[in-house]
Amino acid sequence: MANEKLSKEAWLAAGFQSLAENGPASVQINLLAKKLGATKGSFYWHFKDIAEYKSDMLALWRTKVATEVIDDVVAQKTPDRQLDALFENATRPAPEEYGGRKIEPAMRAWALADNDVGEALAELDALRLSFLKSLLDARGLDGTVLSELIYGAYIGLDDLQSKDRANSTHALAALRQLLLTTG
Amino acid sequence: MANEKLSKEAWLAAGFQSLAENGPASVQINLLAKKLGATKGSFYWHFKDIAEYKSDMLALWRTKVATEVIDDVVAQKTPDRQLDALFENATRPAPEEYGGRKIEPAMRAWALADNDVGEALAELDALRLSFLKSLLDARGLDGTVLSELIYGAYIGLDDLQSKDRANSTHALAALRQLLLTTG
DNA sequence: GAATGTCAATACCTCTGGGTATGGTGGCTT
DNA sequence: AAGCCACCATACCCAGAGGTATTGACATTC
Repeated sequence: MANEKLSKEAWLAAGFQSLAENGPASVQINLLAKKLGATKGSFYWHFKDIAEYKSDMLALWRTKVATEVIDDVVAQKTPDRQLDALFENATRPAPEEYGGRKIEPAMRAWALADNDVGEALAELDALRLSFLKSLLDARGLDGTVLSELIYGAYIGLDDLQSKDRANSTHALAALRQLLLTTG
Repeated sequence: MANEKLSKEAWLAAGFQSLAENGPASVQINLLAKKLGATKGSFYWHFKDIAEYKSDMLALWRTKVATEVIDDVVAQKTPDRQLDALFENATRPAPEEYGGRKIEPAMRAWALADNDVGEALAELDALRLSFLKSLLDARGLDGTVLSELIYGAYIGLDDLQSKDRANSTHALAALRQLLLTTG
């Protein structure tokens, strides 16, 4: 494991995994270094300090997770197919190098301690909520309250699933079924 | 504020508030002391070390939040009234001295870094899920998948509401309405 | 009112995690 | 092959958080 040179991305991936597994407090330079079989020397070559590192993590997560999914959904033609793609994205396994499905609960945990993360999440939540609402409205449903309910379920199930305490696939599939037959 | 003597409970309450506001990493002796207008001398009088303090926090939360609500619901006679009481409890404001509604998202954040908290939460989730499932089953609904969906929504809405990003009262009320008219 | 017990302030120690300075190694260029 | 540069290891320093020991203020008891 690893006489190779470490890239910036490798350091960030290690951070996401640690964040997802053991929470924001576990994102420490020495721990990550040990995990990667390196020392702080490498870290401080790639990053100015830990603030920049965390800022890079947040930025990467924003583009990778946040926008990518939305773009994927918007690419669909009709609102029905968009709603479909949304549920498909919500149940599809997430890239393991970025912490998998555990990463979003961990980001919400991180947001408690870091204001920048909190703002990023607030932005993302608002974006997703309004988008979901518009899709539901297009189906003639009461999007205002229903979007909060569904998005809440998405967040909560993500948390439960990350601890193997529920199967979000089944639950969300049932919800999707309900919506498609009701609208 | 406060030439009074500090009780064990006052220290714990300060911990819950800090936990709810700024996450588990903010639960530090010096910070809490400053918050209470005291010093570490008081802390180490009431608690052996910080491990015991956190253990006390967890124990208090378990009895206070976890069991109390369930007991309140079980006290109701029929499954219908129990389901009703459940939703009522889920939307009722929580005691502010224990962090209010923000405390549960914070506990889930804490669980990422602390195994004991994780186990306590796993236990609680299992209890709530099976209980909710039994109530739904009693109404002739598919409790297995529906309980996960509803409980997921409860968790997620709690998180959103703690950041003033959604109104869980409305959303859960709508869900309750749906269930009572459907079953 | 002297002794005792409760509760808390202060000073100090230790360990850990962030940060810096410097030196070393391998590859690439010329 | 000499030099340069990208990358990283090592050895330090420093601030902050946990923990201990000692002393002090106040109330209660005898």
